[in-house]
Amino acid sequence: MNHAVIQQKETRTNHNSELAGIFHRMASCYRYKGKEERFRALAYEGASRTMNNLKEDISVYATDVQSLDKLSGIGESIGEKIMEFLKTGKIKTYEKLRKEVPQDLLDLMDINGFGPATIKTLHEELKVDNRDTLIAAIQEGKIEKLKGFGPRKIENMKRGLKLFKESRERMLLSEALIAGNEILDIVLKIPGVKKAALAGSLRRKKETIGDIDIITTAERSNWKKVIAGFISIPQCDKVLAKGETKASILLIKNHTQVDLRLVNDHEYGSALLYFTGSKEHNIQLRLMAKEKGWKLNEYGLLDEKTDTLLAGKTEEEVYHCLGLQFIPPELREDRGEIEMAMKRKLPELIEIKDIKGDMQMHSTWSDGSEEIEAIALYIMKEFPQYEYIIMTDHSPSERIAGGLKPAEFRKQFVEIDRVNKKIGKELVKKGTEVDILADGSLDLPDDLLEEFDWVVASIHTGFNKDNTERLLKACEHPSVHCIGHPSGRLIGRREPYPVDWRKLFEKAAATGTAIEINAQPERLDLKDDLVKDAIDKGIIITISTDSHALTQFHNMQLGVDVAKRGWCSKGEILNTNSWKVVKQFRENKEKKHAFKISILSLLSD
DNA sequence: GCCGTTTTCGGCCCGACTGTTTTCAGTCG
Repeated sequence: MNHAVIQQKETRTNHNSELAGIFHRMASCYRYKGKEERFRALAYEGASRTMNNLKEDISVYATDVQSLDKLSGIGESIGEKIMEFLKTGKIKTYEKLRKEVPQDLLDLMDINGFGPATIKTLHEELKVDNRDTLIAAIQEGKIEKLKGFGPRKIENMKRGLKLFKESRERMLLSEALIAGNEILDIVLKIPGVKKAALAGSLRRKKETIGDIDIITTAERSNWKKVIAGFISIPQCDKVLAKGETKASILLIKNHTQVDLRLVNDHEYGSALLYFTGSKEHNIQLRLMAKEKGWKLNEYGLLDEKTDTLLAGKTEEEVYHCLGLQFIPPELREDRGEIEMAMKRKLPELIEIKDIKGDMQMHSTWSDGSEEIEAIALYIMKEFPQYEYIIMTDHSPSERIAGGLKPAEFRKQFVEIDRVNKKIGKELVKKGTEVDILADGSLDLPDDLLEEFDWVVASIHTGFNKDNTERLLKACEHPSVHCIGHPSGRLIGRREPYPVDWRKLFEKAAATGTAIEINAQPERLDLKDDLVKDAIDKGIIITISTDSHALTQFHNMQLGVDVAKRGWCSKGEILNTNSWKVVKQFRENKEKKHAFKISILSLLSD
């Protein structure tokens, strides 16, 4: 019976992503079918996006077609298909489309340089229907005989195929920031360049980045020179495209694509806005402009009829002119930010300067590389604004990480006291990252747990099963103050384990347990959209670097970036407060009183 | 196929670059 319950839950949580996938493939089918179907394709792509962004499972809305119709991008026809899917597990129209369009071809459409028209010609003229037959057709020289397939195009197709795998591997935000800033510095030194800035998903601080976008201004007379300068930088491996106003190159390192876009000074704001995206955010802004009889493009906000320039020098000017509050790049994902900006109700996002302490780190006592004293001295030098750092070495079951036994923790307490005395302030706090065992219990005794200033509880085993119950049980423990890296994911390497997030957030809110944003570049866990869900439930968030070496303390910025993308203001982040407030939070948890944000704001100065 | 303080019909974001062709379709962001 237990098994049946679990199965039912799993199928239910999968409806949205499954339907989103089907609608995406249907859109691809319609794109393939030709131009006359392109708007139908657009509609299905929109429905796919709606499904992906839905917070509740679609079955909640699917009482009848009229209720589904209220969701944006879902009308009568798609509504009926959703009902059909929930009832029968299939969509007849989709089954039919699958027979008409070879499914392997849809995957080829994701390759750079292969659009629906190209794929269709290849299929109809050369019977290409998957990657293997495509490669064979190229090798046998059949393609060059087709009309419209010249040597350059074929060359580009070959390169697209070759780069397909590696180019699909997106960079981590941390790597992209380093690469992006390095190239930006070089661009700024190209003669003639006046201003330059990073744009795209890198500016929005998405957790992974596909390519690097740079916006540049220069005197018109210098444009040719700037483009020439850009494509001849020593880091450039290959020039993908170059024109009067833009150029794209591949870097030698990792084949990272960099797009440079050149505009006039008075267009800088609208160009930055346009190329920062997201695409969905831009579409919404353009629709708004259109409703007012204007148009918005990279050259400015213009009157549609007279082409009079209304705004464009700065992003602020464009948002203002559209009747919107300025929207920070981190929020530009079409997740309701435009509506809130219209009402002037956007949160005032947390900034790195608000952080007053680091909530998780490891020393040589377990698997860190530095002594406690060295860490304290480094923090005082590099982060003089920090009022506290919490040493959270591992508990015994983390054998590989050199987890500490209770007696060793008590020895460590003495060492922490010694270091604090030596540096002359109570900087270092006594904590632990305690393991949540398979049954949800903790692997340190309660009497010791009570002695810590701060206890983070984390899962380090059983990554393949649903861990909701383990996490709920940890929240219920009076000495657990925070859940560490709650999803267990490693970006690009390990999927998050399944968790019923709604249940966890409700339990965390009820027990007054904080949830961590772990700022390790590969973790960024909790991730941004779940952070937003969590604070909507009134949960308090901590941001920790989980440092194991001195340089890692600077990852705090990445954690703040995630918090910003999760709509957090200073008030929702516990470690923007003094230690007095952290202690208050801890005491409230122990009394099993749910901690209210209002108390937090009263106490913080 | 969706959607509506211009519209229940007729729109649907929009401009740059490439390659091949010779005026533009295809692709991308």
